[in-house]
Amino acid sequence: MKKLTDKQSKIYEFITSWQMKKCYPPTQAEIRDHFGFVSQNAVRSHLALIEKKGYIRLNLGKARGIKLINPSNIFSKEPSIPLLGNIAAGVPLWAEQNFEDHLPISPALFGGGELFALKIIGESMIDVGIRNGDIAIIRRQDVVDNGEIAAILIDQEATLKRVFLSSDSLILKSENASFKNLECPMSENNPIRILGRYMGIVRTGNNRGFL
Amino acid sequence: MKKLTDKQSKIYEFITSWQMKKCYPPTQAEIRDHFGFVSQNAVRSHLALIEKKGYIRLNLGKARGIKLINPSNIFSKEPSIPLLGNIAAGVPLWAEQNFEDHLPISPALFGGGELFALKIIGESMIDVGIRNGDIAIIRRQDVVDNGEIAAILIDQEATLKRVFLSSDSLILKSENASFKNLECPMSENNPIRILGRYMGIVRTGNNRGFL
DNA sequence: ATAAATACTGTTTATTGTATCAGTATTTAT
DNA sequence: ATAAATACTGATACAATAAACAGTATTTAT
Repeated sequence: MKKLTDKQSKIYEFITSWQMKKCYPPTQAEIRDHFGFVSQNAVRSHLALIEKKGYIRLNLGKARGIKLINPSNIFSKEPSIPLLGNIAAGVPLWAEQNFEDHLPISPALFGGGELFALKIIGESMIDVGIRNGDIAIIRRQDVVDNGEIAAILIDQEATLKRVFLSSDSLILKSENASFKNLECPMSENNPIRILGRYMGIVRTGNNRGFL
Repeated sequence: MKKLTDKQSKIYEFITSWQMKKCYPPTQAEIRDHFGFVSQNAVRSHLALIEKKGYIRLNLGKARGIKLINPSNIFSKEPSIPLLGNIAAGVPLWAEQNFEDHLPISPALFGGGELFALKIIGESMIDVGIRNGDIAIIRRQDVVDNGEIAAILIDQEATLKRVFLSSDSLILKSENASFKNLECPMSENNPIRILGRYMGIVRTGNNRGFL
């Protein structure tokens, strides 16, 4: 797709944001006013060029006859799941800075709630089919039921473990025969923190080669 | 929210479907023509009532000034990936009847293209971490590169196999040590058909218990 | 250096679309 | 049975919007 010039992009962006807010496109005059043009023809000629490059479709003679060809931008404010990277201890988990990306997936698919995603590094859960590079979907909660898989913060690193609660300690089990269990006494200042409950995974070719 | 009358619903639905298709609302005249009204006022009075019941917001004096209040219906046709069930041979793959569901995921996440999803039954690909109950995302294509994983239609059943092409036959390899390879001569009437290329998986708690 | 594409101003006209006033038949609720 | 809400026709005025034509200055590519 041919690239838009600076001015054309600005106009195109104005159209998409207007469309997003109002659910219908602006008129040529509304575009003119926003950019302070004196003549509507400034808008007209821009629209013609933007159309020629394939970003919009003009409906000749019709009011607000600007149809966005690829309205995916519109949907950028859609339901999505934030993808968090490695989390430094002490840093608020939900700080915007920690958001690496947003997965264009409706949280409903994973049961809803306050979801986030973590990229899996390592093979600790390979026996349940969670592999290096997979993206785990986590529902944020401080406690999980006995035997559930949870995202745990250990030594500034987020990992997935199956969690068992004994009377006075937390047992973290990796789903990998060659990994040992981890037992954490429930002291006040233990470095373990439950981030949330494991809800599923997404695996794409973008994450790693899957050949 | 107060209920719409039959006629009002029909008009409201017309507006939403128009909005969906065209990305902007219809004019009063366009609504009039669709319903065969002689007078535009038929439309006007309907719109006024629909607005009073809170379904739309009229932007007085503006062309196409109909704003849908609750456009969630619109977005039901959002980017999503159709989930196909078991496919009977001979039945057109893309017939609407075969659509079991739509995953609320943007195809862009899996590299775009004509994507569909298949639920994995069985353990044939367990060695690459694809498990029973997972949902595989497939990009529809008739041929795949040597060694890629593809969705294959064998005996009226869709399965995932790694595909190798020798001079005169197709070798289908399961990623499970206890499964044997399948060799298919390239005869005209062989029952094998490549449905598409494997692009990734989605695994949710809705698919199966993951405890 | 030159041509082509871009980014505008200015004016006029035709078309599209909405608002308003006035009225009738039909359905729905009390 | 009666009033109120709904579902329309009809005509007209007016506002919003797009199209068309004729230009000029600036930037970008060759």
